[in-house]
Amino acid sequence: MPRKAKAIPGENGQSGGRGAVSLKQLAAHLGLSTTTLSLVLNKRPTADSIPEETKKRIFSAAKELNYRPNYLARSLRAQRTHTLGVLVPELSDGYSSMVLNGVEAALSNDGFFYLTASHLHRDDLLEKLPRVLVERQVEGIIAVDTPIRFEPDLPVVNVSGHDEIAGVTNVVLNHQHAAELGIGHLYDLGHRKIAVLKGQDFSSDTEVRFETILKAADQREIPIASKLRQQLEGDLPSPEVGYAATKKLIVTGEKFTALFAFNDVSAIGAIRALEEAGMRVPEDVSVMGFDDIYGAAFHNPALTTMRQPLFEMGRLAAKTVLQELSGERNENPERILSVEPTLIIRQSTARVSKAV
Amino acid sequence: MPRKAKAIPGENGQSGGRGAVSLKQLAAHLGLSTTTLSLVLNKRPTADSIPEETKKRIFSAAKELNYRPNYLARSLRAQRTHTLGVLVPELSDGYSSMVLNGVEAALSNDGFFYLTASHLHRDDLLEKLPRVLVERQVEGIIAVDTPIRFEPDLPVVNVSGHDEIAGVTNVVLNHQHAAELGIGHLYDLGHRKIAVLKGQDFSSDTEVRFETILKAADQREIPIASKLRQQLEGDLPSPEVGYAATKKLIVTGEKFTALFAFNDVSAIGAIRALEEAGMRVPEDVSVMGFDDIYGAAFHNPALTTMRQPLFEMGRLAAKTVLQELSGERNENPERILSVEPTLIIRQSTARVSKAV
DNA sequence: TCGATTGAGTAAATCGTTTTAGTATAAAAT
DNA sequence: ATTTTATACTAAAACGATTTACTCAATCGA
Repeated sequence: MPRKAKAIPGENGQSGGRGAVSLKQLAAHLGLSTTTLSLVLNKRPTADSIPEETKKRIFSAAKELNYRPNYLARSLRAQRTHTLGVLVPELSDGYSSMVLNGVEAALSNDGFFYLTASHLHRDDLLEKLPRVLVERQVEGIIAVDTPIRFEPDLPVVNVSGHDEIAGVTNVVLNHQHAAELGIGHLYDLGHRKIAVLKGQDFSSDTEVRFETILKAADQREIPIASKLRQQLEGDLPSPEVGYAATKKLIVTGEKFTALFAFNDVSAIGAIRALEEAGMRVPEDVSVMGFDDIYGAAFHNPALTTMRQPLFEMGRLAAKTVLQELSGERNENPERILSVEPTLIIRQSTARVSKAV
Repeated sequence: MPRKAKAIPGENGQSGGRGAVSLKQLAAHLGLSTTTLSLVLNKRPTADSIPEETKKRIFSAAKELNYRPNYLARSLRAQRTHTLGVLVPELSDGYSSMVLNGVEAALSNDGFFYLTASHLHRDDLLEKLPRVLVERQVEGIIAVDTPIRFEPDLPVVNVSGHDEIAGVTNVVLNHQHAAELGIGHLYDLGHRKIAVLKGQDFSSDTEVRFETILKAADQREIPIASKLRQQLEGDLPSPEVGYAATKKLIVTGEKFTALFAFNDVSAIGAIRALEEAGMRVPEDVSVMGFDDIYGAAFHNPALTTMRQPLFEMGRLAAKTVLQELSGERNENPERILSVEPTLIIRQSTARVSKAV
């Protein structure tokens, strides 16, 4: 369905859109074969024997008629699409989008693009989307916080993935270190009764994060009482679920001076719940987030948090896929790529007060 | 570069990846022609005369050998890619990602996907990315807060765009209404000295938003003093720029009881600056945001803001492109699609206090 | 002077579909 | 007994590039 019916196709000086000029037309225009044009335009070594004069004619005609190679045709022939698929739970929670920035940064150098698909943690989509992406001939898949349910036939890197699936590389945070840093920070501030918000089951980091935190607390001999463990509920991450979980925590009556949230989003909800219950943050209760999402620094109080290098994780994921594709699949394909957390101390944690 | 060298291509029971079985192979396997298979598999009316029995053989063989049509080949032939290009400034500022959610919601029904490209408001990218997307044979482009520098040959919808370019549809907020609601709200709370943060020049909403706010204030006879107009500076939106602009505003010494920020992100920075200067929000100064980004409700204080229906705008943009593509390009192609703002009253605005 | 080499190209196959324009056989209509 | 119609398919072109395997003419070497 051509949009602007051009009277004279091929006389289109505008853009490479629908009425674009094909290599064939360009060749006819020049009285040469498509072979020659292709060789010259792609600067193949085979084109060495073509005289400069002819080359110039070709290049200037290409420019003049605004020739743009058709990526579909090229991809079909080359069996390469220079396109990845990206699976995310959702885009606007501040987590995935940071990862995507990193992905894009790594891809753009190599002329790759990506198709985004959100699965919203819905089973049907988790099953269908990878299939559809593969049908679309993506060369690899980057998943973000997404359970992998298939044995892939193409490079797959899962950011924050923990399932060990053959052929899948996981980019993960060094959770043990994160837990030690986080618990250590709270411990150093004098906190001995720490509550923990555990993530929803669908988040792939949930188990590791929870377990490593419990362990780090045990090692400091300040075990987390079971009444101070609360799991987030609800279908998607949001401040509301942190708010609700913290409310529950409060009504148990069990005292705590610090709260280690599953992530920044739930920490923000937790702060609201605490303040509504008359507990000031950080004077009465310290709150520790996780992720360091966009805006955490400007929350009120500014969030102390465990930064995940999300941009870097996205970039690493993309670089890994690209590397696998380029055949440099190093003999020792590391299936787990670990990145380091950084403790970012801001205003939501403070020395424990005697008053409580 | 096949990833897992399959000994017997075509005997691949796994996935539709690299070693995928082609229609030709499937046809050979069945002793039929590709024509017949294509007709049957796509349920073309022409296939009516094929006996059920044969059809069943075809379908079950397709399932068994895990046949997946190659989207490239199909697209090349049909001259339809079912793919759009999406141009955004950046993904993680909480604005674009909400729009993208809406885009995706509208596209997924129709089997469309999209390629995302971030231009970071950089001139070179603003020039190059649309070209590359067109080369990739996208059928249309959705731009978000992006200046359009080209006369497109394909459907283009710009969300929050204000340039009138032939062939470009703009999805815009009813800014006049927004300004009246916002100023009206502050006025009703008794505010007479209102400061305004104007957006950066690269944001397409900057001028309209500023002008409509000034006008709405004039109409209420509380004109915005020029010392109370401050423009955001910096290459990207961020709380920092709101913070810096508000600092500047404060040092002028000019008193104000309310501040109408350019957007939520800058409002959040403004709040930080005000509180650092010893002014409480909303007790001493009311702050009004714009957009209602993810998390605005859970900011401290919860942000009063002018909600833009970002998801809806994304959906509308996508639906419009799809409609243009389906040829239902209604005789009267509205080039401006307006959506309504909603005033969301939370905690960052309050009745003006006599004390100040 | 004859075969080999170089220069300047080109024809045709290929990638994996879809579609147009058939064909061959059997059954029905005249 | 022939034409028509329906059934059950198929050959080949097309989409727009890339690439392999050539061709033809001129020049070179011995």
